[in-house]
Amino acid sequence: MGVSSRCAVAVHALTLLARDGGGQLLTSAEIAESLDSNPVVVRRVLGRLRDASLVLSSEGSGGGWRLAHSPQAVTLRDAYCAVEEGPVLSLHAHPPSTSCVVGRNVQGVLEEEFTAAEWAMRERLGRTTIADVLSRVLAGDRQSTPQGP
Amino acid sequence: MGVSSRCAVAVHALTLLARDGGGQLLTSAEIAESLDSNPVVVRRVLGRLRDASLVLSSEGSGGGWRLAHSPQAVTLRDAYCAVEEGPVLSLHAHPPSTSCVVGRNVQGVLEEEFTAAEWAMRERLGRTTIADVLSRVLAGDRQSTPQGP
DNA sequence: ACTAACTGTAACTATGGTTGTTCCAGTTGG
DNA sequence: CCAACTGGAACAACCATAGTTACAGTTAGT
Repeated sequence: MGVSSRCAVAVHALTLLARDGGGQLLTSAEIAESLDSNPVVVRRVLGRLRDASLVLSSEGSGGGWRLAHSPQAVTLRDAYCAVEEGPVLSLHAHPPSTSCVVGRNVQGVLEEEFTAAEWAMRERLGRTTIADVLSRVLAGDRQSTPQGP
Repeated sequence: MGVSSRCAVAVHALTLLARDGGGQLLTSAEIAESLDSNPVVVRRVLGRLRDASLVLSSEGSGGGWRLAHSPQAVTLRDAYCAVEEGPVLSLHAHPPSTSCVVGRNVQGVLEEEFTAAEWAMRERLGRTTIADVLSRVLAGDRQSTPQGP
């Protein structure tokens, strides 16, 4: 199946909020415009980031979303864990037969191995911060459209 | 979303075939019985393993499936790559807006990071062989139901 | 040659999660 | 009081998976 695109949306939104030194206050409509998506979809994802204390939301007129921490302090792992629940690698849809040695014990082994594999994936995601992403995003623009003095 | 359970089915089937030193010849019906599932589902997964040269199939009466290599030579990574195509971590459902710096460049950065994270996951899966799984499966049975002399 | 036992594959259903959308209640600032 | 937000429910469209049935093709044994 593959994991949902929520993580990509989350990193995208966090990167937007990280501009200007992290002091940006943006509405879900503004973020949705950059994503070419829907404000409700954005609020769904940002709601999870808020539950994980990665962003803060303020209601009412003039409200919106802003980072809860500095862009250097938030990693892709934080974003991933905030929006994606449950294991990536699935065990059997059905529990296997208990009248077979393999059926009785394979799920325990698989759970250990899959957990270790996912830990490795998250560990790698934890090495990159939103600040890293932002600087590379900006560098990409400088490469393709060099600016004069 | 999470990844399909095909990898769990594949490892289960490979472990069954690895018994008896790897010389087992099993039918899809026998494997399906251990999985408490359907022979067609099993053949779908084992078909991918065969395309990846992990198992061999023989048609006709007396036919079935057997390992193409020794259980020590096949890792969970091999099984995973054989049955699971495409990236685990998805980029945006839509391409983002090109009129925004982040929208223009974030997908490239995400692709690099996600690829690295998935590589880390597969690397970890590559450290465990089917022989490892089999021995742990058998050990699990010895623990819970100790046998006399 | 016939039959039984397999694989290989197409077609179909049911299910569940995600995405996108509309709608409305609640909150806030001017 | 109004305009601009968030919060959240409800719903449709879509897609992959898991499971099932059905059938064609292949092989071994008699």
